[in-house]
Amino acid sequence: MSRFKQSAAPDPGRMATELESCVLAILAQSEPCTAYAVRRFLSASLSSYWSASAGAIYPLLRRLEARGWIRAQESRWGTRVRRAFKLTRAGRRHLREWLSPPLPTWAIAYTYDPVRTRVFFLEAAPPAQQRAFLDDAIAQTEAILLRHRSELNAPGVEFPPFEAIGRRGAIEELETRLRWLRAIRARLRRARGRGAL
Amino acid sequence: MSRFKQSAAPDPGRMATELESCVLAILAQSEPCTAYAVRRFLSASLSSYWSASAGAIYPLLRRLEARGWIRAQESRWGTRVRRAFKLTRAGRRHLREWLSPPLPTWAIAYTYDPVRTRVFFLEAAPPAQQRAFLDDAIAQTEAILLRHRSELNAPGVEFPPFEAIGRRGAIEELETRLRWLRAIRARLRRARGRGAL
DNA sequence: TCCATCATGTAAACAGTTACATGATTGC
DNA sequence: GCAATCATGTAACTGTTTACATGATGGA
Repeated sequence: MSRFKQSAAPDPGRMATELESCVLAILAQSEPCTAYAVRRFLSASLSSYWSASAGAIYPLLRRLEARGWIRAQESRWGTRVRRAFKLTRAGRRHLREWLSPPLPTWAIAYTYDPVRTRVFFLEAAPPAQQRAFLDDAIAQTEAILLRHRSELNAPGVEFPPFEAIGRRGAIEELETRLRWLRAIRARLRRARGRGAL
Repeated sequence: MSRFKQSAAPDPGRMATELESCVLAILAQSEPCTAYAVRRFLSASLSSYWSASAGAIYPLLRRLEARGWIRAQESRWGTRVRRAFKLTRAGRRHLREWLSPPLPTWAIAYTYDPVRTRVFFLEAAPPAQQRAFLDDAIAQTEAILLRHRSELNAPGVEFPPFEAIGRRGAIEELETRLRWLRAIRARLRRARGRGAL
């Protein structure tokens, strides 16, 4: 998929995509900032939602530049040009707007989870496979939770307050999913033998 | 965004996208099933992740047909042809594979929430706007929770077991987000006056 | 008669994706 | 000298998106 959320924007002078606003916010947090640094930030983030591929980021930065939201300061680096970006006043204005209530409705309703989607349709699998699926989902969720917790509590690393809060939120979401998956497994076990779920 | 998750598939004879597998599962649940019915199912779902636009669904069904995963039975409807789809044996096989462990890693790590993303960068907004943002996010999340709860508990409607479980999961996720947002607001209130967060 | 809904589809635009190419710097 | 990483980018592809067109059916 090209799997981006277009913020429902038809016309020229259109809204920004989520990734565009997000990159703008990353830039604001540590300007001046190169495309490569943005990519590293994104791929170190907790979700696999964006791949942070070069093919996404470089054209995106050009778009932001064309809209006058960022400006590059260029410097030589061997034979190549190194471009570090800063927000313009217009960029800062957009960033504040992005963080302004009211949130668009789609952003609130936007809960998607490939694991939950599969559970939704798990009836289509035979019982043994249902159990195997849950065992795997639980094990993998536990593993990723461990990773995120140790990242958050790593000694010597201090995250900015809101970033730490965001990371806690992601962890709590995974904890909720884990409880939910365990409850399903328990229910499946009880149902075993005495027929259907 | 064209905001689809390509299941990291380059070659011909490639993997299915999430939406393709999802549509296959919908078909399996209520075959024979028209494109329009698939669209209604998708747009009645709990997330705004897929818009279920005609431009997405009709070509997708043609792709599934070309791969031999579904087959249409045609019937006349005025001057038009009505096409209702059924899974083939190959389609059923793919569906079982989709529901087979191990889950791909990206599917586990795939937690994305536009609200959380914005909180992540909320430092960029002045304190008053931070509070306004949280008030709005809380109110809107409460509203959508109410809607989902009443849908799940609507008298006379009985969901298939796994669909009911999936809906419970989505609700629990939103409840977790709500608790998290309230905690942030409380923390912001305490921090007020005595400086930074 | 008109309108909402059911229903089938197409066209153009677009932001992602993978894959590839290339050069600089640092440390072994 | 070599490999890993830092760094900048392009090219082709693709599954979405919005917007539009059109026809059938049923009820007010």
